[in-house]
Amino acid sequence: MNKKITIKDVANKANVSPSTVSRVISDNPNISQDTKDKVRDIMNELNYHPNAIARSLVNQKTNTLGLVMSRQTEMAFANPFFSEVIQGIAKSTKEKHYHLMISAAENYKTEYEETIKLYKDGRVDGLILMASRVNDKLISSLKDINCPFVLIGRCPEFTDIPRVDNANIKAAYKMTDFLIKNNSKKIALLSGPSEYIVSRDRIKGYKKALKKNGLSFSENLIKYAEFDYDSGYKATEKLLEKDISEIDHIFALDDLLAVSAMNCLIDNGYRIPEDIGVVGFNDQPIAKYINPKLTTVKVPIQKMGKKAAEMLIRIINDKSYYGEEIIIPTKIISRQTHCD
Amino acid sequence: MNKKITIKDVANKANVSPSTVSRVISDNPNISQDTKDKVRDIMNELNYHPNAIARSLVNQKTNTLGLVMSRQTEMAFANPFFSEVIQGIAKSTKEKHYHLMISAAENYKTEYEETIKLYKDGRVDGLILMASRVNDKLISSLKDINCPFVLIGRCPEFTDIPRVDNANIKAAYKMTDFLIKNNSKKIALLSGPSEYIVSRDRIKGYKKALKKNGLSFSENLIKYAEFDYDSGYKATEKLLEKDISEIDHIFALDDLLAVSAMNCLIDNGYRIPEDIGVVGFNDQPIAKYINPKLTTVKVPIQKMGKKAAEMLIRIINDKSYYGEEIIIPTKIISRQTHCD
DNA sequence: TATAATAATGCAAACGTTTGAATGAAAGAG
DNA sequence: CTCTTTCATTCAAACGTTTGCATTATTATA
Repeated sequence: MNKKITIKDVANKANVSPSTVSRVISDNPNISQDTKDKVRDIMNELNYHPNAIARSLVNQKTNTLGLVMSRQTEMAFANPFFSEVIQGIAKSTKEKHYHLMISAAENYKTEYEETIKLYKDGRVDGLILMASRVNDKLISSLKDINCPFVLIGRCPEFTDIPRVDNANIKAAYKMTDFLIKNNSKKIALLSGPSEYIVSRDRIKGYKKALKKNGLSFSENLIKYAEFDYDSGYKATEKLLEKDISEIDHIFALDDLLAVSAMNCLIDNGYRIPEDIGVVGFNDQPIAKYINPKLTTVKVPIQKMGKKAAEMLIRIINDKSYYGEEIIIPTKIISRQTHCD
Repeated sequence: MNKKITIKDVANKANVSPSTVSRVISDNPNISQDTKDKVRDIMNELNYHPNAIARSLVNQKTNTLGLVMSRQTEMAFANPFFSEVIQGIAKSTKEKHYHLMISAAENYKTEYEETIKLYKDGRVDGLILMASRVNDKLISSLKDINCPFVLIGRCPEFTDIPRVDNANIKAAYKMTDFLIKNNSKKIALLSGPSEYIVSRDRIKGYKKALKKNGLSFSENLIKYAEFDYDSGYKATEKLLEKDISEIDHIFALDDLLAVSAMNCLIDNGYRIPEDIGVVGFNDQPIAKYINPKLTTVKVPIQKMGKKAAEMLIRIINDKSYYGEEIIIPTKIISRQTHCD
């Protein structure tokens, strides 16, 4: 059984005190070069690794960020959005010598508790929040207990919250406008759940573009679905029940929804884009794998994760910095599923 | 600034010693019911949360599992396989009151170092390994330092390694056999990189089925690609350069590769499955979203993650248990892309 | 009534670090 | 040759828990 090597073992072997070893680890200028060399040699020889837990205890920080995913998130997790965010976060944490703790929650209530607990137990120094719904009491709780956090998304109840988001309103506006400029006359909207801010923001942009271009808006044009395939398929069927002849495009607020719409359309004998165009949102990998390839809005998801983690780390360490709002621009990726 | 509440604060307010509080937390039977009630009330009143770090230090365990992903993994991470595994792991850790730490590595070398470091620094009690290549020295290093781990996959250099895997050989055999039973005469194989064990195992199953059914095998029938779309597309083009007339099916060893093959085929004017069939592996979400829907092998990825984490937790806590080999069965999902 | 057994609690060390203050040695100033 | 300054190192407390052992209070036994 290989016993654990501690700072004392190194100290003994080097005939110095543990404090000296500690100071050579932190490269303290008061330690002579000779001692440093000697101690470092011995650290290598013994293959010594400072214990992170002990360090955390005295330093009162774990160098760990937390991310908790609710079941909704988890569902959408099948959906590459979340893996990409994680990749981005992981990139920052690695650069800054931080770590990432991930927790999954069954439902909204346990998500709330898990999150608070993660911080209160002292396992993480701060939190990254995703999937923000309207009226998210988690945020006010975190503020109350003074927990550093940054939001990926937006929370309408609070302004001045550290967050990174993409320009959802503008992006939806641009896409709608793009379609209209390409002679679209009637655009139906296939939205995610209305309690998500993303949905609301994107709808807002859509309406704005309609108005700007003198097109009329009607509630019949919007169908809501969950962020999953089956739900999207059904919502599209609902859309087809109405007199669809006048609709020339379906604007899905998520690529997965767009794919479900495409398949529903195809199953019902429509050709894309000849009979009806479909465009999506997010530019997930699937967008370019399907046939025809999906015209969509590219949002740099990984970058958002990266920025969020960077901001959080800075908030944690720089007490004069309270975070900011970073809005990341999006871009229309014109492929094959819209008409022109 | 809300000061941190410690066990001492609770102890003072309850007029007992910290040890007593500690014992009511662990529900020690020596503590009287009266004291327990009193202390618990005060814990609630003060909203006390025991500090996980301090606990870890004295208990010499973190209740945390580690998972590190290499860049290869990260790439494939865009690919839902890894999110699903994580979901499964997260489910177990949650059930067992464990936590999950995720780390991303740029390349193989840093992956190796990150992994070792995670354990040596004492941040995690054990590790879950994925993406095992041939000659993976990481595994022998972990054995050397006595680090508990379980492998998702297989490592040919070692037998008796705790691991969970799916029955790759058998699955590939079954799929090949299934195709042949449906009158396929010539099946090309689109494989992932040959240094991965999964690739090798699946090829093995394919060959076995060929032999069993009296079909001849030729190296020309196999093309290797990375686990990404473009690489799969190119490999398929290579396949088309040969006289393809005799090939009636392409068996892709990953769904993403299958999709790239399908698109390449379509772009070259072939109809699926009339002219040529395509089948995949893994049953990723995309398999049922594309058109026509992909016939593939379902592997219960999430379950593998769950089992792996469960096994690891048991290895960590039960010193008479050294882990086992769990092979999870697969199933052919017959959809629309094979001929019959 | 003294004594042993039992029940409930407290004391203090330990886990592996970091860090302010104290110490000691060497060097420079007068 | 003493006195201060500077440099390098050590001491000891602290971080927030847990736990074996000691202690005290209570009850049962003889």
